[in-house]
Amino acid sequence: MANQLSQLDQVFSALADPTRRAIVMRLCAGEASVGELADPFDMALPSFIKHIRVLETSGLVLSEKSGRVRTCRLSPDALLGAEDWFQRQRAIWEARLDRFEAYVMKLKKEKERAAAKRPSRATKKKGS
Amino acid sequence: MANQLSQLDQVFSALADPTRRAIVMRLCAGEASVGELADPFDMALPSFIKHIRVLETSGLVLSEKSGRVRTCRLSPDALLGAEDWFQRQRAIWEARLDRFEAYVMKLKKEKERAAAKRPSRATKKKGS
DNA sequence: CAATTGGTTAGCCATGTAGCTAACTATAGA
DNA sequence: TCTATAGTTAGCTACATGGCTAACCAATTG
Repeated sequence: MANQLSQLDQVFSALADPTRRAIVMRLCAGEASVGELADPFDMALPSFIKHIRVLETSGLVLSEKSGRVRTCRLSPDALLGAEDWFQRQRAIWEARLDRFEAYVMKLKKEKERAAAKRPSRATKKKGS
Repeated sequence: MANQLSQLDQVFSALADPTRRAIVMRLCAGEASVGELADPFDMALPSFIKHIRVLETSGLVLSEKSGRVRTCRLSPDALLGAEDWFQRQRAIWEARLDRFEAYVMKLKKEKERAAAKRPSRATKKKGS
């Protein structure tokens, strides 16, 4: 039935469009009406409204209509959720780097220890 | 000619797909061959390779072929760039919240000061 | 009430994306 | 050298996306 996209799918795909990213950036600075948001863009209103709907269904933006004007504001949770994904990946990545560094260190120490025990082979200058 | 998408566009759009996000997560833990990466997925190889190419052109993944096996690894820069975007937006958002809070504080203080000057109006219990 | 403003719905079109199969190249191993 | 393995190319289909125009509410305003 309903396409069951994860929240992250929708958030990233929403942010993949420069128009929508610009809307989000604008809304970070405070809420605004659809017309105000649309103004800087050279685009027919219906096209623009589609972008807003994408942002809404992704959970990045909330809006409510009062009278004939709809006011949009950012919903920071979705944004934080996405930022969080990056932080988790970075944590894994950095842990790996640390392990790698530790591994290199261990190799180095072992080599040094081996060199200390029989100082002949590795440290020998050159000849047979 | 070439479609001139920004790096952010490509990175976010690459990460909008759960398969590609899984690949990135896998690569955070260390490099892997195309076959190893493809293994957990129930998908024809050519389809899978397309995902890898998307990740490569977005700059998230690097790969090189040696013999008949292509080894892929993460290129953290693109990932960091995207994470950075979130942090900048959050900074703007938080600055706004701070200003808003300061504004509320100012209102509160002014109200208190006014109340101190003529303690009649605001603090009066009820009647005319 | 009539006209304007702000937004919305419906529907069209071109392009992009995700998946597939079939057929191919090139290296590694027996 | 023959065969299996790892990946790649080509080409197809179905569906999603981003843009448009035209027509349509529904509040405000004159």
